[in-house]
Amino acid sequence: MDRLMQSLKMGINEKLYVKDPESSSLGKKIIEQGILMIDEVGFESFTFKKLGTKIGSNESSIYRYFENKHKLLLYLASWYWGWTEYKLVFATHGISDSVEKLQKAMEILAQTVEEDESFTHINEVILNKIVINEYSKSYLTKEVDNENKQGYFAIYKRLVDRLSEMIIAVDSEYPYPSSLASMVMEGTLHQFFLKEHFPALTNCNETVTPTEYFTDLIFRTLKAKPNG
Amino acid sequence: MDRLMQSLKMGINEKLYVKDPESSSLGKKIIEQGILMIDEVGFESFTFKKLGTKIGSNESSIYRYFENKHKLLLYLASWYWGWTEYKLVFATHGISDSVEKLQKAMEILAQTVEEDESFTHINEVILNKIVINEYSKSYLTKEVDNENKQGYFAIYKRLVDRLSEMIIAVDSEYPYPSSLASMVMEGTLHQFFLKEHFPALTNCNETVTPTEYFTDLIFRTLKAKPNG
DNA sequence: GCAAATATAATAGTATTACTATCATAATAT
DNA sequence: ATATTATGATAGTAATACTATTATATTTGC
Repeated sequence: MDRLMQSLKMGINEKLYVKDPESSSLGKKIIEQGILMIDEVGFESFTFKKLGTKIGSNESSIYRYFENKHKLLLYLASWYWGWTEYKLVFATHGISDSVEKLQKAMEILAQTVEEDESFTHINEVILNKIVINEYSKSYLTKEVDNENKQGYFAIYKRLVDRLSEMIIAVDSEYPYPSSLASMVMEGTLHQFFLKEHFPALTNCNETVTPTEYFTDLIFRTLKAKPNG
Repeated sequence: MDRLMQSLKMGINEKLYVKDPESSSLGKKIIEQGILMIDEVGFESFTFKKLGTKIGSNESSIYRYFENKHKLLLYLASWYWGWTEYKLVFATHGISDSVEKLQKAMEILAQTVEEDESFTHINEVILNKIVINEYSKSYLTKEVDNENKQGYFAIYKRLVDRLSEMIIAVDSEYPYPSSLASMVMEGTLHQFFLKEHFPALTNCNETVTPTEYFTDLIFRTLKAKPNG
């Protein structure tokens, strides 16, 4: 699984960290416990000082890895989307039927996340919760245009693009493939959030998954029928 | 237009403010200039101290109207959604054809906001920008469940519900009316954001509006054809 | 195995934030 | 004209988001 790690690391923009957290055990601890702590207290209340205390380390040491918590969030999000992209490419590679391929993609993108044994220090289930609850805050800022130029959102954009291509492959006449793709990506996170906090605003629940809802939506929208 | 003002005020949860900002000229100034300032510097950098300086008033005086900036954001959002609900009800009232009604609703909900002369101290165009850029932050918090119980999101929820009802009226067989409605509401804000900052991730642009995209989407999804 | 380089920890310090408290003064209502 | 209420001015606190400096570990190269 080292190769996967490598490719994930490669995808993450180097400007997001001062020192690569994968290069030391302290760095890994920052990531591991940072994920747990952001989930526990929420991004607003999360501070490097508290994290330092939790991992028995010093605030100033954490600053040697990340400029600030915003960059850490961007790093975690990049990791998450890189991991998702890997799963997507792996699962859809070699599927020639475009409908089946899109169906598989929806499964990967809108399904409930399960733990991946490959990365011992990263809890993907909790990282997914962070993405659901905090990802929007990483781009809803005054610095978004500059940070976009720096390439901080590159992996996410590539993912949207991949989905968009799969949509076009199913229905080349459909006029809004990019909007549909970005809506599915963002909408999935939103539906998971609603399921948890505003159940009256969604039909997703214990039995109906976002995958079902969005797969149904996408195949109603495109002039195609899902297989099976 | 006093009656409209009354009904909008009525809709806003009283626990969101300490003293009703509509009840004094200082209160109105807080709202008016608060909107401009949040738009200018972004919600994170916005502080009551800066706002006090800007309106030639005192930080402590602003605290007599709002407990904190989070509550102010919730207040502004409630106002915005109350105003939107009013427009929706007004525009769709009396339309008996369910397809036409839904079409009209989509126009109201996904269209670019234009200024409303009725409220001199509130710039609706800028408030709409704030909702696009900051609304998510009002519920992506650790306090969301408690604040939801307090009714801080009631107007928004009612709006989603209204849209959901209109969807059911067009296609009572459709299995995900709530998810579709909440997705349209949230997705509209997102598509406006993408148009501005990530144009490659959307097909909305100068000529294609979110209204067009979402109207097309909704009528492809429901087994119905839009009129006209 | 030791020196040099590097990483981490400890401590201190700064400007700003997000408030709370108190008191003074201005405006308004009776 | 007085009492009430609203606003302003000032001060103070704990926490945040850092930066800087110095000390102490740890690793690495020879």
